Amino acid sequence: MALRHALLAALLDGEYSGYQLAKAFDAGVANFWHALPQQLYLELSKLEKEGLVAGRRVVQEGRPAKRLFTVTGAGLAELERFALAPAKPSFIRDDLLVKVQAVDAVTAGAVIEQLRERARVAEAKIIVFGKLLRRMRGDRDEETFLRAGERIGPYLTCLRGRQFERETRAWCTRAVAVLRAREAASRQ
Amino acid sequence: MALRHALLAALLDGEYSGYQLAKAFDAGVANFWHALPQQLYLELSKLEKEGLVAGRRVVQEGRPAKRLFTVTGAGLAELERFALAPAKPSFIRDDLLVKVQAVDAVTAGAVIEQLRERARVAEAKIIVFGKLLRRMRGDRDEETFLRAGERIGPYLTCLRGRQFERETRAWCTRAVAVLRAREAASRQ
DNA sequence: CTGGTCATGTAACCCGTTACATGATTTC
DNA sequence: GAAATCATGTAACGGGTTACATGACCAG
Repeated sequence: MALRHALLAALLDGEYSGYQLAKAFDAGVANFWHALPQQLYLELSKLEKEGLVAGRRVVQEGRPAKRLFTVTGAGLAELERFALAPAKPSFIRDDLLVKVQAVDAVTAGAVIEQLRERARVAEAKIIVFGKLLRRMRGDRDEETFLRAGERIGPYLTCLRGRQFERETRAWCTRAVAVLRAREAASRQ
Repeated sequence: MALRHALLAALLDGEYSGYQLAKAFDAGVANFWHALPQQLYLELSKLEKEGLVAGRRVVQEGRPAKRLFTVTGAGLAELERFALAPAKPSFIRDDLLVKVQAVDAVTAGAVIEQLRERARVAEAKIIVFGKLLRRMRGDRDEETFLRAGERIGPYLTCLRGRQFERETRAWCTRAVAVLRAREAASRQ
């Protein structure tokens, strides 16, 4: 029941269509939640029925019509209630970690390749998050922006996202180095 | 379909009962996966039926009997297949991040308190992971252990877990500082 | 003319969570 | 005497993933 709150939180930044939200919630920029497009369209419909968001149909030329959503007063109240409720602890669930946990009992080569790939993905995300942060803070430095900026929520979550990806990259490269060294040693 | 692989990976370390696994997969030490006891008991039964793990009933005095599980040859083969398959990217799903994303539109006080609580939890996990790491490497230093240790998978995932919790703690305290400063400024 | 982007959905299935159930032993 | 620990499950529900479906426009 938290996807709806993630959607409401995302819509605080302005009007967005399901498609735009889907891009943000899919792999790419999802720095605070992840969901697939199908889920979003369904949840947006529900939210609209319940009056937590309001949809506005916008006809475009040369493109399909889209529906732009905004948070209503009731939506804001729902967010407030959510913020006050105790947060459930967040858990890790990662295929790659499971594979590393089992790396002593399986072919290390395959795991190494996937660690490399994950490091590449992390690298790309670090760059995207960096650009996002710069765009959000504009010409101000970070200190100033965090002290006086009007909307810092997305900035803080984006900082966390970047930090997470940096560590992911660091850990992956370290693990690759360790595993390769052991492979080389065992071959002799 | 990845919980089964997480279970198989956990059982590589030796024989464990559902109860012991539940403790590890619940909040506490779950450094590479998380699951509730009910899920584990169910999945262990399935794995046993499929011949991927073997259960052994152990009667105890003064305590209920327990079932200890070990990975079978077929279980190892299944792990190997899993390791070779492409890993799906891991995604963040965290209530607290959603609340921070929305912090400009809701009462900041409640979010601050939850950030503090999360920092405390992270602190506790950092200590637990530290102890685990020391126990795993014994009297060897980290370099030596990672070069020559017989089982390094759990060590690597534990390192990742500790790193993650350290950053969680750092980010939470930073966010609290920023939000408190803004609260103080707006009160004037 | 193939593939990518824009744009929105429905339906089936399965995994994960919540709730419920039991019972003995040890610790405070 | 209450609460925590040891020990293992069943059942219902709901959210998330996978698969399926449609259709117009634009770039190479």
